[in-house]
Amino acid sequence: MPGSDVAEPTAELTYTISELAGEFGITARAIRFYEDKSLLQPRRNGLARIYGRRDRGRLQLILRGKRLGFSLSDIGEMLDLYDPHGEGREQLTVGLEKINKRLAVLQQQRRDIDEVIEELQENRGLIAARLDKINAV
Amino acid sequence: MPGSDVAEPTAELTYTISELAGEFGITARAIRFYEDKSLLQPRRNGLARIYGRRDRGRLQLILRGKRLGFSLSDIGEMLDLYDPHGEGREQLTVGLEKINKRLAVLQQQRRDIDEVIEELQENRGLIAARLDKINAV
DNA sequence: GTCAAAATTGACGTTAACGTTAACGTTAAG
DNA sequence: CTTAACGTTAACGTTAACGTCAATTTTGAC
Repeated sequence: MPGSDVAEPTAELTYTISELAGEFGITARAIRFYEDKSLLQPRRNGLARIYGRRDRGRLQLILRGKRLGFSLSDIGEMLDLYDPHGEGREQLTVGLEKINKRLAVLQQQRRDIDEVIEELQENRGLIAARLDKINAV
Repeated sequence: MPGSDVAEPTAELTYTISELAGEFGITARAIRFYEDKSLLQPRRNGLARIYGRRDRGRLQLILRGKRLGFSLSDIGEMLDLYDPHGEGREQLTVGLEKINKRLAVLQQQRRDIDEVIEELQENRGLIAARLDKINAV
């Protein structure tokens, strides 16, 4: 019957917990822990967890947040900033403010990083110069 | 007697623990804790701690490191990268490698931050657009 | 069916980074 | 001298972010 495939769901690509753990170099325990903290909500097949594309994406965001030194609860709030925010004018405004606050923190962090990088590079220059002198003997 | 002030030490400006705590918005307990971890080594007047310009500078570096999400032990290593490194070719080379490793981490972090900032700005744009539509009624 | 590998749910342990008393000395003001 | 403000050590408490068993369950391979 032509057209019968219109509603075919094209079985989404999925992952097991250990696949994700392996891919990202973390433990399954950590992934479950993030779920405890409501940062992830994978589907279930009976007891087993099944992670979809969206879950994987959120996990990436979590790990990036960790590299930036944010706490899991901070990360939780940031994840919300990616989601469909409420519809009302009220909700939208609140969301906007949250994003702005977060951006302020991030921009401060960016300045900090740039400073440290610059300073360390200067230091590296000094050390390199010393080494040159020594090796020039 | 002209010239007698040549060796005058010009009493360095100093700070008490609570002055520093107040200035940087942290507790004295935290500052003492950093000392426990050998990140600070203020002089003493009897029991009382006396912080000089250098101590203050290190404290600033510590706090900047914390804003970047580094652990105190990481920060300790970074502080060493600012100090007079050994003299030998060996020592200098080791120091150089440490700096390079640290720089690699910092640059990854910089990329992460730039990505997050960009994404949040996009999101902000979307929300702002929605708000405009609503307010245009 | 069965045997090993992989997952699951508790539940307790651990490390980092301080917070929070407690108990006491020191100093400047009245 | 005494009180208030500030500083000190010592020691136990707390929170976050998992690690580490232990005791099942589930599942793929044979």
